Amino acid sequence: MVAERAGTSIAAVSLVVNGKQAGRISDENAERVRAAVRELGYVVDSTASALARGTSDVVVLLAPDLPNPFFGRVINAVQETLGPRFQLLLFASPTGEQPTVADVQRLAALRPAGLLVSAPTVEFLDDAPPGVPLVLLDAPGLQDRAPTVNYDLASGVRALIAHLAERGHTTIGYLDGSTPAATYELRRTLLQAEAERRGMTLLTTPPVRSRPDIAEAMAATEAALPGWRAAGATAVIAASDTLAHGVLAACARAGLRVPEDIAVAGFDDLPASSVTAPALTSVALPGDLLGSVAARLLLSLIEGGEAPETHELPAELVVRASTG
Amino acid sequence: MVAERAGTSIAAVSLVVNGKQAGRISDENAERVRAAVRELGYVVDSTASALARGTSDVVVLLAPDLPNPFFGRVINAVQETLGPRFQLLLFASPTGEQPTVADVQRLAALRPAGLLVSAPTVEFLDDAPPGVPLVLLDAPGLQDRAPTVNYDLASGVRALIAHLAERGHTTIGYLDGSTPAATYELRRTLLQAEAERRGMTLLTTPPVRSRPDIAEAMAATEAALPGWRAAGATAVIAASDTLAHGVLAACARAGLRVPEDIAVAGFDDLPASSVTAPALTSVALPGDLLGSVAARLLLSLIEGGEAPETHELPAELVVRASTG
DNA sequence: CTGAAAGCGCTTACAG
DNA sequence: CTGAAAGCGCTTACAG
Repeated sequence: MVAERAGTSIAAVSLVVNGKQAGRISDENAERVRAAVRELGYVVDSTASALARGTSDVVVLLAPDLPNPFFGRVINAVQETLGPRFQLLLFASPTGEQPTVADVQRLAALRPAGLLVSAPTVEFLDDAPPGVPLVLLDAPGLQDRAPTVNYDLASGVRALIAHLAERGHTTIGYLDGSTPAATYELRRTLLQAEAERRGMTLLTTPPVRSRPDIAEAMAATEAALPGWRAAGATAVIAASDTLAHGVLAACARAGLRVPEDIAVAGFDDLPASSVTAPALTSVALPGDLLGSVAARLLLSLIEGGEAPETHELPAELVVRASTG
Repeated sequence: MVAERAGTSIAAVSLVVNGKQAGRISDENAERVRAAVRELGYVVDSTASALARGTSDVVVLLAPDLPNPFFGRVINAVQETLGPRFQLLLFASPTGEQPTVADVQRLAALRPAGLLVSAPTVEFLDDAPPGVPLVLLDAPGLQDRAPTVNYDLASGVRALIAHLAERGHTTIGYLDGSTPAATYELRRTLLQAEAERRGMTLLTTPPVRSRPDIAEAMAATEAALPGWRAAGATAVIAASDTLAHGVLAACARAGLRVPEDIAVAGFDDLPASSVTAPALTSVALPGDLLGSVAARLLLSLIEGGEAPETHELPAELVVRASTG
């Protein structure tokens, strides 16, 4: 360790570099260490540090659909609230799939300081490395397993169904996500209950599903559209905006006018949803809030704070042209 | 190390686990080690392994705009061709910004097996950790610094300008990316040269720029639109589809019909571009090819193969309604 | 073919 | 306040 070239023991350097000199190193020596560090451009070897300490300064965000524009703001917010102390690394499993046990083991071997997991499955939680601070994002019904940040989907759903009812719709097709995440389960359940409460029908059998991919969603919709229309559907709700984009594409190809022939709505309020043809009505899920709150929970967990409570974020309806 | 509980020395376990027993461990002992590993569910501690070996099995993909849907296919392809031997981790700098020197140092301290860097700046390459296998993606003009996978932008640009010329356009507004990546520089230069060659005008002064964010692109376009129209522009090209989505939004708000009043085109051919209002003409940059070729180059670099050559991928024009 | 040992670059009790 | 030393869990020459 070259840094000690400037006078002190190697332990002293470690203490100063980690800001633990308080009352253990003289100000004079501390200053000499800092000078040496500066001159030599020394930076702690995080691998060795992680080995000695048992934990690294890496925080991993796992999401099944990371390239979804939804995560842009989540990532930025997480980075910002984590600050420079931690390094955020992202782990993406192939779109719509869950990380394998092997993936999880390899992540654990990285000794992350913390894990942020979006839309996890129960299976994933069973495999999760024990002892690693863990915060779940968008994982309704799983808050007994770990601190969780959820959206208040119920109120968003209520607003969406009320809006469609007001527009005179009574039968609604539903394009579900094929990912086995709890949040999709909940969206469907809530929509169904709310529709029922108002004497409306949400068409969920046979189930129509797609991974978060516009082309796949379009194909699924094209196949389902005749059935939905035959059942009297005048509107389609998709479990996410990406899926809804596929619905729009399918309607266009089928020669259906939106919203005149059929209304369309989604969840997320992606940036692109304001420029689709037509602009998309959506239940907005604010990603920046999700990221900042989750990161704050994780920080308090890492600092040994008591298990923080679960948080619920607003989910507001944004009405645009696709529902008239 | 509990695994040696099953008979052999700890060195033997290491050799077997790493598949280096060839002619060094008896088949009998090797088998006993494997059995023990299985029973105990042992998995190598990658931190310690990385420290001892000087390198980890982590490959890092750096991209300034990771949540851009463009990267979905890139990531999938990279993961697939890297195989199970390596763990792909993603590093995102805030949208449109470049990683800082501190970021780079912390990545280097991770001792990655390799680095994949998308749309890097020259400054980044100056800071890049020496000795780490490095492959550049979409980095025209930088192939003397490291093996690079580029798109054949020239032919895409030629097709786009030819298409607009054929439609009778002679003056074209240009919305540039504000990221200081070489690829944006090249797109502008090529467009300008090609327009000039055909006696057309690409409006680049004053420069109009935006980060890859629909709202920001819309604002930039709204500010520029009067000037462009006054100069006689009947078309707008954006440096990426995300920017083009902002242009579409701005045109809609200004009451301009696309393509009747003004034609619009972009680069990337994002999935959402087929469902915008109207569907967007775009120079398609196939992300899956980019990812698989780059990963293959990196693998050969890691395996100590000689510096692979630079590759060029096709960039074909996809014509849709936004240009008539 | 096999094992004891040094070393990777840190951190952290533990004596002074 | 300071330093010598053990230890984190592996890998890899090096003797047998």
